[in-house]
Amino acid sequence: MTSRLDRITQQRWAKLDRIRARGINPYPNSYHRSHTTQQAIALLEEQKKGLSGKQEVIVAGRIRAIRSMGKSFFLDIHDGAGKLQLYLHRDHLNEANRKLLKELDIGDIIGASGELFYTKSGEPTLEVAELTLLAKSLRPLPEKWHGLQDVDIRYRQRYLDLISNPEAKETFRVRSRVIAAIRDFLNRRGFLEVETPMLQPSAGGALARPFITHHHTLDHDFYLRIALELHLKRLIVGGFDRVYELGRTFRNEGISTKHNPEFTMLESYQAYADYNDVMNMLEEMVSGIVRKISGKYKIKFGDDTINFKPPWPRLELRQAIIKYCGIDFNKFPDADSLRAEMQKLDIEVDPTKDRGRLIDELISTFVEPNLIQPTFLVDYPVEMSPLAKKKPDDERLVERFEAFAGGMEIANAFTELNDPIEQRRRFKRQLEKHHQEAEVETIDEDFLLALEYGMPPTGGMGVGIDRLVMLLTNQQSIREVILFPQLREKE
RNA sequence: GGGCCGUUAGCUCAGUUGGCAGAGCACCUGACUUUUAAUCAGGGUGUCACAGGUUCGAGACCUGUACGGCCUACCA
Repeated sequence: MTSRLDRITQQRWAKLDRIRARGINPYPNSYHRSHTTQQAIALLEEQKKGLSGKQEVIVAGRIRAIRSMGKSFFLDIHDGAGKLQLYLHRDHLNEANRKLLKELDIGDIIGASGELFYTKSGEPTLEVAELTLLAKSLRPLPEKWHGLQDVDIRYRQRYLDLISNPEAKETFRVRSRVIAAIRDFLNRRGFLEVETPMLQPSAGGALARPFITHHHTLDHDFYLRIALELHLKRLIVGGFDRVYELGRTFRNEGISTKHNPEFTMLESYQAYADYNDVMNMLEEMVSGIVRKISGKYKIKFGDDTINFKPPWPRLELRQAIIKYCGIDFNKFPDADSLRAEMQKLDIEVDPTKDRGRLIDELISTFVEPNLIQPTFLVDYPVEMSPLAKKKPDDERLVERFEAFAGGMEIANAFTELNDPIEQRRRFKRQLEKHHQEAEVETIDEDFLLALEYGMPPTGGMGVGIDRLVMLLTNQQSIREVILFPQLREKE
């Protein structure tokens, strides 16, 4: 039994053979167009206004529709810029083009030259004088009207998604503009873009399970980075006062609508600044990007409208938790007493969690889902933040903030701890707490060595770019903003 | 890792109480010299995700597997 797919494919192979038999290369090396479809339409508009004269135009693109009317044919071609209708008349084509026309299918890439005109219904159209096949398509495209709906195919064969679904294409255009806007913002402020190792002898700067790989020549295991932090701080020590890196980070954790194993982070570090300076900068950067991309500060996200117009509310973490669940963590100085209090609220509490993780659970359960409008939570308990500097007036807290919007954490920042002795103490404490569960737990001695040479007071931040793009494209799943999200291998 | 749901033609989807496998698009043949989701006439190309089971009879019911979606867990 042959399937429809086999049949369609066989028909197209037969067409390919006939084309080759006529001495035509169905996959020529190059073709130089004079205009994109968008430029051609603009030119026609100028011609209509008398601003420019008739001229030959050469365009190229993928055939998305064929409408034949006796001796006339209308083809819609799409290129990266847009689409254009082609008009062909059998009697106006040479013999070779007449034969080629019969072998064309939706999906083929073609080039065409001729003059532009408006049809009587006002459609900008190229009257084709010469037609060239640029690539024969051997498989049928998804249906034109409903597009491609199957998310499995949309992610695995993203090119089909991009061909069929204009809104998918737009999502990734926005993503590119967001990243360009971030670079522009930071470059203008004198930040230096740098690249630091993804392969690291120990994965530090956060606490997450790393991916492990092996270098054969060195005969040594390496870890894919889980954060950018520790290398960027080395550069602050080195005297680059303002650095940032936009790059892929890898965490060997669960996959969800808000987590992909590899995701894009921005981290920036600024010498002679503290977390208040960073907070102001982040607020300006994100609100500026929102306005640049969408034209205004208000955007739609799911059922909500989020207003990024600064200033954003700044709420002490302690007060936020009191507000949303009534627990004042200052009254519970150890894990046991806090856990007991949390159990009164009917939360299932993991007995192995330390105080920092319990507070984190309070944030994610009670606070985070309520932070739809952009909000800064400030001043975190020291147990949760081994790389942040303590507040001068409260030993229990560090100068740290997290920014939230749409019920998601989008940034994490602090006044960086630059006391090498204190930093070593914090690492050791972390190690004692987690040595049983964590797969990799070694103190990054090279980083401590760098701190011992002296790092200026520094403010740093990390921003989850994928989540920021989710907000700006109104997508509820991180897979919609990552071109090739992680999926299980088939078979 | 756990729970619930899904998988039918290349694509988008129907498929009733267990009784011949369906539609639209696409594709093939024909008509049509400005159509545009072109229209009109004709054609039907399928391992109903996979493997078992129940049954006279399974796309449908049962079990398992694969993949996906949502929730949940993990992720300072």
